[in-house]
Amino acid sequence: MNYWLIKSEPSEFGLADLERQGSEPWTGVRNYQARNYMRDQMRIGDLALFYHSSVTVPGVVGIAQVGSAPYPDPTQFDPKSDYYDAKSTLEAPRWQLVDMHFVERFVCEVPLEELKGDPFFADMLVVKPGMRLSIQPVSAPHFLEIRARGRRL
DNA sequence: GCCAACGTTGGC
DNA sequence: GCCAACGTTGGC
Repeated sequence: MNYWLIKSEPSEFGLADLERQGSEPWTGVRNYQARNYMRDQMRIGDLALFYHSSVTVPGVVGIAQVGSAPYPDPTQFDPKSDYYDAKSTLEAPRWQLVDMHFVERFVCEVPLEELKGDPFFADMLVVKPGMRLSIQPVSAPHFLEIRARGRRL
């Protein structure tokens, strides 16, 4: 079992949207490293911290789960999509994604600020300045601690 | 809306 | 294959 952190902007697609949909193809990732994580390392059942960015209080708001094997991101072939990639072909698609399933919404969101202020999370990627990667691997201890904090009342 | 950090592009 | 220019991300 691998653990992950996936970022989203709630104005685009937030945890509430995933909860409503139940499952969602994780479209629009256009960074090779993030793609490689989805394509090469994610497994069905892997759990991911669901992170909200570009909001007043950025942080982890819940949990999602990898729900499919990797497959080509359909938005790369759609000229009307923001994520259209003219250089990608059906024969050799550039961008792969997985489906994400809703698992839980935290009763208590875990803000980025809290992680930054805690030495336990010092080597977590998301606290590093300038870290923009939208899909990041997370260690089991970090995942479990954040989930425990998210569930506290 | 500023801006630092970072990834990508394309000319050479 | 170098690297400057450019675009994007995302916290602040």
